[in-house]
Amino acid sequence: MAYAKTTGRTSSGTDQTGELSQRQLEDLVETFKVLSDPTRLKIAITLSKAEMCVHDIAGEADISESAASHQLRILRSLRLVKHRREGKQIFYSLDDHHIEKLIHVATEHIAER
Amino acid sequence: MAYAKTTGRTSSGTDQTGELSQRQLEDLVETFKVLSDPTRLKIAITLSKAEMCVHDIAGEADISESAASHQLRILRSLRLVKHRREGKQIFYSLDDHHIEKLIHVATEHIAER
DNA sequence: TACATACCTGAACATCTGTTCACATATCGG
DNA sequence: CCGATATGTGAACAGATGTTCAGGTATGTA
Repeated sequence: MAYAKTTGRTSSGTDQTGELSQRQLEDLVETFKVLSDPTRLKIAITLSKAEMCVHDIAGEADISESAASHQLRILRSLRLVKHRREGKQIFYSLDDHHIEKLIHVATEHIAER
Repeated sequence: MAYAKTTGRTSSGTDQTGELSQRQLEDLVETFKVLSDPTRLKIAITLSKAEMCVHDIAGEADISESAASHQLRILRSLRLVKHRREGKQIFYSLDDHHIEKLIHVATEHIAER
């Protein structure tokens, strides 16, 4: 998948034809992909409720701190989470309201089928 | 991932605590996962605009008919698409408005970052 | 029935992805 | 500075996933 490395995106305007550019398609795929892993989804849902340090995130998601760190890096690279250092600890929180919206719509979806 | 085999889902009511059950989490992950592949996303977007037979779907997504068939089976198993036979051909179309909604929100998302 | 068309399916293969493990880095107290 | 705590990182390994390839099934027509 090549998780976005904070590349300076060139252009992404919606084209007139209503067609999606290759770039847009990839970005969409990337967006859904971040949420398609149980660990990352748990982290996203957790952070949508409260700011939290790595240790606690790992606890909530029930994984090692190393694994949490790896996933947080991915979430960071896609600018889904922001972080704030306070002494030795780093607090993470959601940084994108669209994510909560996506989770909300998907939750409606699974409730109905 | 074990794409849902149309299993009779047991229960999935939202629990009082606001916590997600393991089942709900898996269902959410599954939902995002379907859309996290370029081929399936292309198919979903295509079908959100028009009903189409496998041959044309394969053409639109630029893959073999076999590959299209495989992906359509996944989309079918998750009840994202419905099909209608007309002679030798089978026409597929989207069968879930939440999917269009998800794509819409995700499109807003990538346009803003 | 025989043939052509449209679609489906199972196995195999290459690729991608998430976790683990060992170690590195960073901050703070003493 | 030194040790302890909190987090980050690279390599490697196991498991998952999408496509291809080689058939197989179903429908319609002659």
